[in-house]
Amino acid sequence: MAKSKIRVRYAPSPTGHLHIGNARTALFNYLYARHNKGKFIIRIEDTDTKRNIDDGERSQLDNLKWLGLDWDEGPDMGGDFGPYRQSERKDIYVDYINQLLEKGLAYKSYRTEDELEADREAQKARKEMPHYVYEYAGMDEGQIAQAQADAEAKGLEAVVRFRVPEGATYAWDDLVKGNVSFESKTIGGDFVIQKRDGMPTYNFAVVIDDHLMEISHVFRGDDHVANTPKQLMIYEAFGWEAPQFGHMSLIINSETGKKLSKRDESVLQFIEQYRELGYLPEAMLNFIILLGWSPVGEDEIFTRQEFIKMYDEKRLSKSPAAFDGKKLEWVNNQYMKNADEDAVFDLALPQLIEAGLLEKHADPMTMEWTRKLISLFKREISYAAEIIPFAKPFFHGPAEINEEAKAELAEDDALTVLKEFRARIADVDYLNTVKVLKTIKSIQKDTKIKGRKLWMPIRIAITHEMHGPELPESIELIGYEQSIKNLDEMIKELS
RNA sequence: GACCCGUUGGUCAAGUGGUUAAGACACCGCCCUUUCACGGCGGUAUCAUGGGUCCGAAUCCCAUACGGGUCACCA
Repeated sequence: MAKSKIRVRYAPSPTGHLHIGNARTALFNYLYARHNKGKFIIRIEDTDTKRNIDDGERSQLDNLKWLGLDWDEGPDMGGDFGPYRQSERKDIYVDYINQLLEKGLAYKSYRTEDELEADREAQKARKEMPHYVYEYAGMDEGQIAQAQADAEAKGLEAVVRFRVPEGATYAWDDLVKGNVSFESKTIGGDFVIQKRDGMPTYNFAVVIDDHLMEISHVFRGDDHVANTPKQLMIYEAFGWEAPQFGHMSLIINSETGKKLSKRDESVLQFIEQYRELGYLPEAMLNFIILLGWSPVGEDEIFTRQEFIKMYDEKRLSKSPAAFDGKKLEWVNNQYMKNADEDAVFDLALPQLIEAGLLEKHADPMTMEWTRKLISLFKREISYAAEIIPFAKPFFHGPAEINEEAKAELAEDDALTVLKEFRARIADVDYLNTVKVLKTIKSIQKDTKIKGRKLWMPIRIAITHEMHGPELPESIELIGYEQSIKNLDEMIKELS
C-alpha cells in the first residue's frame, strides 16, 4: 500500500557526468514529488569506490540544478534522514548485515572470484543461466562452521551472501508495467550483499536506504526490473514494507534501436554537452520529459510548472523512447524564438568568443553590434552554437559569390538597381535599417523595379549571399564602409 | 540459452471494446514574403503475423516472428 507521505528520490552514482537517461529518471521522480506535494531527495550511491570520479557528484547536482530541478534533502543540504552519501552510511549497513547473519538469512561466502568465474564459464558452456551454486550444500551447521574456519585459516576473506528463499515467487504491481513476477530460482542464486571491501552492494544498500529514508515510490529505468525481486527479498527478510516501483522504458538510439550506450558517439548523451553548445535548460527539460511520457492534449511545449501540474505517472510509456535529435532541435528552436533577447545574447556571446570571432572584452560599441547580430539570428537557430556559421561572414567579410548568385546579377535591372542604390547613399555617412529601407523604397518608386529584381542584386552585392535574414538589418550590421566597398566592387565588375 | 518486457505512418507518439486511428518531427505542395527561415493551410496508415473471444478488437486471450532489458564482490 502507498504510504501516506510521498517521498521519492534520485540516487545517482558519481561515476560520471549527468547522462540524459539519468536526467530523465531524476526528472520523473521530481515531477511525481512536486505534483503530489511530496519530498524529492537526492542520495549519492557511491559504494563502488573504484569507479567513483572526483567531479561526479558535483557535476550531477550542478547539471540537475541547471535543468531547473530543486530538492528537499540531499548531500549538499542535509535533512532529517542523512547522511545522503552511502559511503558515509557504512556503519548502518554493517549493522543490518549482521542482523541477517545472526538470523541465518545471510552467510559468509569464501568462493574466490576466479572460482566463480570458472563456474559461470562452465554453466555457459552447458547452456545454463550463469548462477551461483550454494557452496555449503548438504552440510550441517557444524560442517559449515568448519568449512568457514578452514577458509579463514587459509587467509581467505569473505563476502556476505543473502540466502535466497527456495520456491518463492516475488511479484509486484509495477506503476508502469503492471503486474510483474519472478520465481526465486530464476534470479541467479544467493547474491552478495556485502563486498570484500566491507561495502554493501547496490541491491542491499538501496533497500536499507529507501526504507530508512521512508521512500514511498521508486521510479527507475527498466534495467532495474531484474533487481527488484532481490530487493523485495530483503524487504521481506526485515519485515519491511517495500515502496511502490515504477520501471520506465529505456531511451534507445533511433538509428540502432539499442539502449543508449554511453560509448555511442552518434548521440550527445551528457547534459553538460548540450549546455556547452548553448541549449536552453527549459528546452532540454521539456524535451527530456517527452521521452517516454506524453501530455494529454496536442501541445508539446510547456513550462516546468505546467508539467508539474499536469504530470501523471500513468502516462509513462511501456515501450522504449527513441532519442530523436531532430525533435530536440525543434524543441530548442521553439524556446529560442520565444526567449528574450538578453537570454539569447548571454548564451550566444560565449559561443562567438569561443569560436574566436569576438574578443573576450570587446568595447561597448562592438558589444552593441553583437547584440543586434545575435537577435537577428535568434529565430534561425536551435541552440546558441549554431549562430557561428551564420555570424562568420559578418566578422570575416563576405564569402565568394556562387554561380547561382552571379546569374542573378546578370539580370537586366541588376546593375541599374545597384547604381541607384549607390548614388542614393552617397551623401550619407552611415547606414541603418531605416535608411536602407527608405532608400530601397525610393528606388522602387522611381524605377518601378520591385520585388526580387530590386532586392536580390543589393543583397548579393553587399552580402554575397542569396539567403539571409532581413536585408536592411543585415546591411546595418555590415556597416557603411564595408557595404559601400562591396557595392563599388560589384558595380565595377558588372559595368 | 533462461527470465522479464515491448511491437500503431519515413521517425516519434496518443489511443485500455464501438474514433473519420489525435498530435509532433521529417518530407512534399500551396499561401505569406526581397531570399532563407518563421508562421498558416493541405498531403500519405492493410495498427508485426496467425489464430481465437465478442454483435463489434489497435484495444482482451493464445501462439509465432521481430526488437529490447537482465542474468557481477557495477549501480
